[in-house]
Amino acid sequence: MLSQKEINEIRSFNRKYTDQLGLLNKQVFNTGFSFQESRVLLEIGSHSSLSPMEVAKNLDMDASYTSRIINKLVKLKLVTKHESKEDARSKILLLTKSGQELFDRIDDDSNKQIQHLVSNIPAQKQKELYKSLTTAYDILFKNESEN
Amino acid sequence: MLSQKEINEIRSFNRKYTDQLGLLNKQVFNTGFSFQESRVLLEIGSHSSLSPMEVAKNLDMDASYTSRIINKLVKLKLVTKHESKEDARSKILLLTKSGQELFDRIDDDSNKQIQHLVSNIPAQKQKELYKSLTTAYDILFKNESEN
DNA sequence: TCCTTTACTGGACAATGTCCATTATAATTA
DNA sequence: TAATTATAATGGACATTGTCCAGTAAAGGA
Repeated sequence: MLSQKEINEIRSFNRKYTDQLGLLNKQVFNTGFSFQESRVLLEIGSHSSLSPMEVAKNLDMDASYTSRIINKLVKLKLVTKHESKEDARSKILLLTKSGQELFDRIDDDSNKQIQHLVSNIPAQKQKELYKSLTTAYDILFKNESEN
Repeated sequence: MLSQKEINEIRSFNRKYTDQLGLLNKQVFNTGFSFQESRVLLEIGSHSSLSPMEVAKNLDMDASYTSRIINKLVKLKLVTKHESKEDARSKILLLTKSGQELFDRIDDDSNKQIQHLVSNIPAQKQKELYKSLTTAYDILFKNESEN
């Protein structure tokens, strides 16, 4: 059980860290796409064959909303829909060439943002930051049954 | 300079951690207030005498939007506006008694959410998580000039 | 005083997200 | 097999959230 003081410090971290990441996310708008549009594109690009429902579930988004975003991406020729052979109700989503290019650009920008975030920190502290965050990741999300 | 692999791991952490916190934030709706309304209330309650502009700046919100939220809180008798003696354009915002009660409730819920988040983790790992996050906090946000 | 800036606010609107109903197909059960 | 139930995708209608601009009042200079 964590003490109240410890909880408060974690909450402080949460506030400042999410604020910081929020600022970075706003810059996704460089591309002219909204945050959710980018998320959907990245999600589709990160998997070999997703259906709209899977995208919605993975991103915890409303199915209807997701459908609209996907259709917008299709209209913009960033994504194509293909028939699924297993389930005629379902579609398989793939990036087009320009979708893939946009994916690469956003992915690259995201990497640069993180590099920029830590750019003022000396190398040794950067490593320490990296270790802290991956430690936190492991404790929170990895083999949860093994705790 | 962090390697690509390290950057990717940090981005993984960011995604999962913000998703997790996002889920927790949705539960603020228990109170019947939106996330931004809660943020404004918490911001006002955490400082002794803030003006609407200061709230907007601190939360990085549009002034007009902030104004509307504050006025809603005033209508609900959670916040009162007082004249500033230094600047007649500006208002000083204070919580009412019931505003303070709501503040306490949200604050308490936020604490419980963090406790719940770590509840399945054994005590020693919880400490380690705490240390990781505060280390990250210090590196990222503390005495930035000293790095 | 005159000009510029700032704090707050309302109107109008844009973007984002939610809910419900419909259609088509699958899966399950009688 | 036939009937029933569940699921995938989507559109319509709507609610919520957030942005932009303009106006008023007060400060703060030059």
